[in-house]
Order: sequence, then C-alpha cells, then structure tokens
Amino acid sequence: MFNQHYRVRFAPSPTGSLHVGGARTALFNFLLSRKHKGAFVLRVEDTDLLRNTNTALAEQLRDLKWLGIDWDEGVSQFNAPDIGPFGPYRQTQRLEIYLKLAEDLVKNGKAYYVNSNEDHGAASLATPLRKAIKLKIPTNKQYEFNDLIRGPIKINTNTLDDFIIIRSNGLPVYNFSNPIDDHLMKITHVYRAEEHLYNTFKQLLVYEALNFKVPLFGHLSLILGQDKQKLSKRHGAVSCDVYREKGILPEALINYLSLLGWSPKNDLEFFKIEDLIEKFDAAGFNAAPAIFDEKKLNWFNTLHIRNLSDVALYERVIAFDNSVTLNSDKTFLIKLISVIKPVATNLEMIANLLKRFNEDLFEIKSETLLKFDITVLKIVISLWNKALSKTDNTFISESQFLQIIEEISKESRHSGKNLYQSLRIAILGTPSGLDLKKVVPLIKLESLKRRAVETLNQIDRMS
RNA sequence: GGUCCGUUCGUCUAGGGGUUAGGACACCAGAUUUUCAUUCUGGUAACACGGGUUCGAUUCCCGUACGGACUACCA
Repeated sequence: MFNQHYRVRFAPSPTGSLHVGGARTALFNFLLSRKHKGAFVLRVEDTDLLRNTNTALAEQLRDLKWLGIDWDEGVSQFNAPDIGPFGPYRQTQRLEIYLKLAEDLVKNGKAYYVNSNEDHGAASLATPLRKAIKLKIPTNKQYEFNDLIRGPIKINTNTLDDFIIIRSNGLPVYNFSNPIDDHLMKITHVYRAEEHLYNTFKQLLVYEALNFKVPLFGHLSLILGQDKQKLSKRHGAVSCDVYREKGILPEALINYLSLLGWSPKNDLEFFKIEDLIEKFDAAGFNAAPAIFDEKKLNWFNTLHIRNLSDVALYERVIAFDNSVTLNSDKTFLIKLISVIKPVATNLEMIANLLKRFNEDLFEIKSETLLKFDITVLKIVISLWNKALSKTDNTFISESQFLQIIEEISKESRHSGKNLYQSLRIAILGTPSGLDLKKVVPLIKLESLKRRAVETLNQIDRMS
C-alpha cells in the first residue's frame, strides 16, 4: 500500500495542451511520489468554464502517458471512471462541496455575499445571476510559511484584500477549490511553479478559515524563454506534443526537463526515468529560474537515440512515421537504422533518411545537380554504372565497393569530394549523408543500377 | 506602483569562508573521416555591484542594480 504520509498531486487545467513547464511539475511530483513510495494524484481544475476545451484534457493525459508519467489516483483516460477513494477528481464534479463550505463560512461570519457586478465575465455564462461570496480576511496580520525550496516566506495581510471564493455563477475560484481539494485528498506536499507563490497566502487564509491542516509547500523555479520571460506560446514550441511531433524521444524530454531547476549535485547528466526515481531528492531543487534551451534538449535526444537497440529504435521510428515501411522489409530497415543511429538527432531525421532508400521515393532535386560540375558528375557516375553492370551478385560487398571506388578514381582522375559526392547523388539522391561503404552493401544491386541510370538520364536532360 | 522571489561561463548547473571556481550544451580551433555529421584532442568563457563581518569573501549579513512572478468573479 502507499505511504499515506506522502501524497503529492499534479492539478492541471484543461485549457490547452501539456506545457513543458507543466510536464516538469508533473514529473517532479511523480518522481517524489515514487521515491517516497507515496501516492501521486491527478486532479483536474476545470472551474474556468470559458477557457476549458474538450480536447485539452485528453491531450494532456495522453502526453503524460507518453512521457511515462503515471498516477495512482485521479482522472482516467478515455472517460473511464476516476480512480481512488477521494473522488471525484474533477472540480466541476465537486461543486456542492465548495458551495457548502462557502455557505458555512458565511454562517460563521467568515465570508459574505456580494452583489454581482455586471462588469465581470460571469454574466456571459448566461446563468441566472446570483450573489458571489467573498472571504473576509484579517487586517494587518503577518503570515508566514516555510517553503520547501525557498525557506521562510512572509507577508502581511495589508497587501491583500477580501477576495471572491465563489463566483456569481456558483463555481469556486482556484484559490478556494485548490486548498479544499488538497485537504480533502489528503495531500501532504504541494510542489508547484513559482507563479503560485503569492497565491499561497490567499490559500493559507482559506485553510485557516476552514480550520484545515496546512500542507507543506515547495515552489519550483519558473522555466523561461530566451528573453527571460515566462515560457509561453509566443516563444514557439512550448508544449510536449510539438516535441513529440519533431521526433524527440519522451525519455530525452524527461531527462532534459529533470535538469531544469533540479540537480543531482554531481556531474552526471544522462538519466532514464528509473534512474531519476532512484536519485531524486528534494534537496536538489534550485530556486533560480531556468531558460529553456532546445539545443541541449536535442543533445539529450541523440544520447537517448543511441541508447536504444536497433530494433527498439525501429519500433519508435515506425510509430513516429509508418510510411517508412512502404515496400521495405523490416530487416532491411533495421540494418539501415544501425548505420543511421550514430548520426541521428531525432526520429524525423531517421524517417527521412530511411525514405531515401525507398526506391519509389528516389529523386534528385535539380538544384542539387546545379551545384555540381556536370562533367565531373557524368564521368564518375558513368563509370559507376559501368562497374555495376559488370557485377551480377544480388548485393555488392563493402570490399567490392571499395575496389570499385578505387577503379573509378583511377580512371576518372577524381577523388575526395568530387568522387564521393557524385556517387552519393547517384545512390541516395543527395550529396551529403551517410557513410557509403556501410550503406551500399545494404542496397540491392538492381536498385543501385536503376538509380545510376536514372541519375544519368536526369543529367542528360539538363545538359 | 505595491508585495514577493531570484542573480556562478551565452545556456543548464556543481561548489562553497582560503579552489588553477568543476561538469554539460552551444561556440571556436586542430586531428580523423569521401562530404555534412560522428568521434577524438584542445580552447574561449562566469561568481551583477557597493558596503559590512572576517586574517581572508564568490560563499555569511545589509543595501543597490538588474531580471522575474503575482497583484481577476484565470489557473
């Protein structure tokens, strides 16, 4: 059974796809729950009816799963019933709870009704207007809590005003429903982003009014864009699905994110999620904000790609883009992957490279040819074609290939760049790319011949 | 504006009263390679500033500057 003395949660709002910052918060909570053998709760804070979208929640859950972040209690995917003893875990299904508590507060004189002000957005919900409820807050009182990451933080209530806890449409606001649910769901540690630091005081007021025990809080550093502003849509790619679509491996994103605002306090950097569970320690949190660096993410991606076996990588690639399997057999693709793997930085690149080996997709862009000396291309490729026609095995071996190269070099008096780039065009359609001696033995001779002829024809059409 | 948080190479970070301030990404150079890439080797590059405390401060304290968050019937 879980350690009920260590319960953490991630509480996203279904207003968009999973942001990398949210993913990191979820990751840290997940890691902490596993490390302490506690429970990880996934609660949905969907009280902002106007901003919720129906697809957002499904996408966020999918991305969490994709990342390998799993939860013990909370909402399930695909509209399955919630799991866990403290449900429901969607706030819109818990409305009576908040309303009841707020009304009690009014009875105790700790809160009061206010007239709805037409200026506010609630009217647009077309619900009959009723009164909102505001929490009365003590004047000139000092509040303090010991942040798990930042140490003691103080504030005086003078800087706060009475605030709305129930809107005129009957729905609670975040600062009211959040502490209530954390209490009811027996959350012991609240790790969330720094943007919530100031809210903590409002929530402290709610805990106090309701006589609830206050959990421990830890405020994570923010993830910033290159301009040092909070990372947001205008910085470009900020949601996990974008990185998935770019061919980033979930383990690479996890690895990169884990090192933003947290450190194992040594020189190690390559981690799989199991390693992180083992090493994770709240003492490694860093209060200073971190700038998101896509280059380093890419670096982690190459590391994790190389860490995969050829077969495992093949599975990832076809899951990423299954069109690579058209007219190609699995063993051939896996062999190619073993050659591509050492130079690959993401799945998209691998998929594109694989497609070069698909005969149906063989093409040379005319602008590519224009960059080269046509006469050189013609001489080298003709010799290549001639050498191929003198061979009649199904495949040519690496040593045969090297021998052919030598002959072509001798006869054509071309070497180096001129020689190899010309050949690469006739074989792969582009002048740069993979190591030919590794790749040529994998391609059927007849296919090599066809490509050489086609290249020659294309050159003739140009000159 | 007010409240709060933060500040070590360009970036992520380690360290911590006495260090040649360490690592990684990026960048640059050299080597290898048929090209790009990979790989290898090397290199540039940081304690925001001013005051304390101290024999000594990048490290502790206080200010200043700069950056950020929050300041909703958003979360």
